Amino acid sequence: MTYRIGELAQALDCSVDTLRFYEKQDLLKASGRSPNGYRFYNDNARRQLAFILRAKAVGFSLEEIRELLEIRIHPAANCCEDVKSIAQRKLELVNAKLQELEKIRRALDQIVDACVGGSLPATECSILEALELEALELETEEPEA
Amino acid sequence: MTYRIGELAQALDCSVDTLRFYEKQDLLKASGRSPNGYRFYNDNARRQLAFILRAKAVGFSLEEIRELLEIRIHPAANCCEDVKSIAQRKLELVNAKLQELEKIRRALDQIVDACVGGSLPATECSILEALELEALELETEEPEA
DNA sequence: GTAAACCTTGGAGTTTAATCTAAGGTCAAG
DNA sequence: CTTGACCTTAGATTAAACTCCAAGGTTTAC
Repeated sequence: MTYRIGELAQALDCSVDTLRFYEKQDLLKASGRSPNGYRFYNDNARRQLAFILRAKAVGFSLEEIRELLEIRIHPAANCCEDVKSIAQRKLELVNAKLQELEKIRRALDQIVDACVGGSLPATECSILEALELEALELETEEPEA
Repeated sequence: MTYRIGELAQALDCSVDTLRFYEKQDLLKASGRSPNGYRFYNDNARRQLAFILRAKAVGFSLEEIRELLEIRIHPAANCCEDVKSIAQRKLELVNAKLQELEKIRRALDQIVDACVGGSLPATECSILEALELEALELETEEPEA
């Protein structure tokens, strides 16, 4: 498949301005230009854009996304410590984010739960209280209860 | 415990300007003022700030964080559909973020893995290729192999 | 052949989330 | 009694990430 800029923008729900902006930022090159000068994009570019948008949604800056995209393993090197340690640092960052999100998810779960007469106490409850309850339960509950 | 603005800022690794800014944005009120006019914060405020900073780290805007903090279950209402549906929408958003992060985590895992002679093919490999491999494996692999 | 819906560039403007500056008050230490 | 490290306010400035604008070229549809 190939896309013109407007088609790709529509397909992944962003603006054409954003695509031109990402090009300037060296995040996403167009796959080429038509004879008339229009940019076109193929499915590889589409996948790269999808990745950029997702990474952005989970709190990576464009700068960090650029770094993620630059991680490359060369078959010969197999593989330079540089790449490995960058990937490891990013992995730790991702794991930290996963833990934060898990906490928020559990707190929201509790709140939604309480809305059908669940386990929350009869005092006013906010996400902060749900987070604290959550923490208490994780402390007192045996792992693998 | 109570903290002056500089102490709280240092404790949670942000700037005092950020705390004053969050106050203007109605995200974090000081717990009170000393006779001399200085703000002070208690542990509740500290927990709220911790939540704000974490939510920010996983890609929530300050506006979204304000909405999360506004979710409140009243014991009487038990509980208004409004609150429930807001919490549910946020929960879906969090779940979507969790899935994106999981994908990125697995891709990074593969890359780190490949750096000690793991399973990636002998062609150049980037995070995008790792994501694709990942997708293929999830397709062909039986769940609970 | 001209209107509508695309695309091009360069550059200006906006929003979000801080961050900094200026001018000044507070307080403990020497 | 002043130096240094805090704190106050209001308002200006910055950086990141878009978003919009002007002036113009291209394609398809009537």
